Amino acid sequence: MKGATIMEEKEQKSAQMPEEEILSQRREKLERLRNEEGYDPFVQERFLREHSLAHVLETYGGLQENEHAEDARIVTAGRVMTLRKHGKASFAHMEDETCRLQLCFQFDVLGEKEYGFFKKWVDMGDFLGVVGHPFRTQRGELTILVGSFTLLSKAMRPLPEKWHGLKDTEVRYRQRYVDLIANPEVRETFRKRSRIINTVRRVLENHGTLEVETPILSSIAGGANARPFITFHNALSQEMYLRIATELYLKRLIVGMFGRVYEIGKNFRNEGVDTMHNPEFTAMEVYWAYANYEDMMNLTEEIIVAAAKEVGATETVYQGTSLSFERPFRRATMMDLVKDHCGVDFGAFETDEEARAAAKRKGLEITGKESRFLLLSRFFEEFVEEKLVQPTFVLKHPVEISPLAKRDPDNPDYTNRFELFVYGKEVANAFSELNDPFDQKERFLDQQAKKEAGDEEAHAFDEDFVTALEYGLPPTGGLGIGIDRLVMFLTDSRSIRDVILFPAMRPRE
RNA sequence: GAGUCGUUAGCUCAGCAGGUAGAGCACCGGACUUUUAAUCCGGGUGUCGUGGGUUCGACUCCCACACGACUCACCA
Repeated sequence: MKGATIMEEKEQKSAQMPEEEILSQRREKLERLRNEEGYDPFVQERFLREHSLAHVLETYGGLQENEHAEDARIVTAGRVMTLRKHGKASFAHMEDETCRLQLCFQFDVLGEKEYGFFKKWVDMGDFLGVVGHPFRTQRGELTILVGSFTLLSKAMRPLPEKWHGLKDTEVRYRQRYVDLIANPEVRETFRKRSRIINTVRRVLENHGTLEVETPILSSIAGGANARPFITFHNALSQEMYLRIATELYLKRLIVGMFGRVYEIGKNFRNEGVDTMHNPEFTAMEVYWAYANYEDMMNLTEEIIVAAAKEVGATETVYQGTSLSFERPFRRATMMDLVKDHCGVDFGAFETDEEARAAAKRKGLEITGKESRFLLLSRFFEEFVEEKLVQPTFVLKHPVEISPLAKRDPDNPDYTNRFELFVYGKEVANAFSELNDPFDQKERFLDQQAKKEAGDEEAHAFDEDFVTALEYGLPPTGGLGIGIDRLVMFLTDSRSIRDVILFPAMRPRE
């Protein structure tokens, strides 16, 4: 009976997937470590680390070959990334969140027991706490000569290959932790992301702007043209939406006497996924009372230039193209840009017919119902947008495509609005905020008509927002910046998935 | 949503006129007191993405599906 059991186990074992075999191999090793040494790497708690590896590198970088800093007592910790076990002297590279440094384990220094423990039980991927002193090897590498060490935790799965790293995009995005272990440059990108966001915050705080939080879950998703995610609140028994923008809530706060507010947070849009779009993305929106869109333009420059400087990308190369984030950015009206790029002067059109005729001549497909204002934006999208490589402010969008922006008093069919384009992509959007409740209501009605006509991305009618405007919104400048895209351009990242730690992926199987 | 390409060992990749796989690293066993992708000796750990089909025989050819990458469309 027992024999049969063993046979079954053997058969089971031989039928195991290799991955499971590796895991069970490591589990067995862990068990042996527990039984033979009475040591459990998973019960270890704190290690009183005194030095980062970067500190060691900086402080003892001046050591000459074979020179030892005998008096130094370094107490540090990290993950074992390479391992070269020799007979009585072994080397490893250990990595912490600052850098990678070599460790040297010697029989003479550690003694038979501890050196034997190292050789027998320490594997790639394990975490070690180490006490020792720095020296420089004959081959010239700064190294810690280990006087004693503690096995702080064990890796039960093999690390990706040390030379080629982890390339499989699917694994990189789905198991970002593995990507982050294997590819230090990925960690660097996300550190830069954090510094960019901190810089945005710092600039805004310097201008006395209050950080606030507004609802992500709400019964109306407004403030942008986009399809929302719909969810359901059981207790309230009603459909709810994930926000597509923070705009309408933030402006309510300006009505509520906060002079300057901003929010950095996730927006959610139920649309396509590609290298520039993730269903959830991070946006910064800021609103300043008594300011206009020109102030926002200056603020945009200040924020982006500071962020670029922070990560050393003032003059940078994005995917092989030079980009300069030096003030001032180019400024041009949408109308002038269209005129420059395709010789069509929308300022000369007095009727929609003339614009449609121009569109036909340029090969645009039209239904015959478009206004000259809508066509201006179509021309811009078709012929201009992708050519705006260097940071460029595009000004004065038509009212028709700007339902929340204040009209240009000199030209009321257009708005005091701008979008910032970089590498042909929109990075920021801003305007003097519409504060006329009657005009706002009209524009919501116009959007509602578009929605009823089948435009799923038309604005929702937000009655309470109109009520808020009726209480009085001061003249206000508002600005939104797409943080992910900004990070992409400042870190030379090809895909938005490379600047989002856990990008949206289809579930496996 | 459409098109193109991809999916082979833990990782990076070969492979094939159709005869059920191979390298390096990793891993397991051994040697070695200064390595640097250490070296040397021994070991291949795989339902070749999934499901069908053609065939005596499929990792290879055909079809469908899944997932991913890129391009396009919508959008930030």
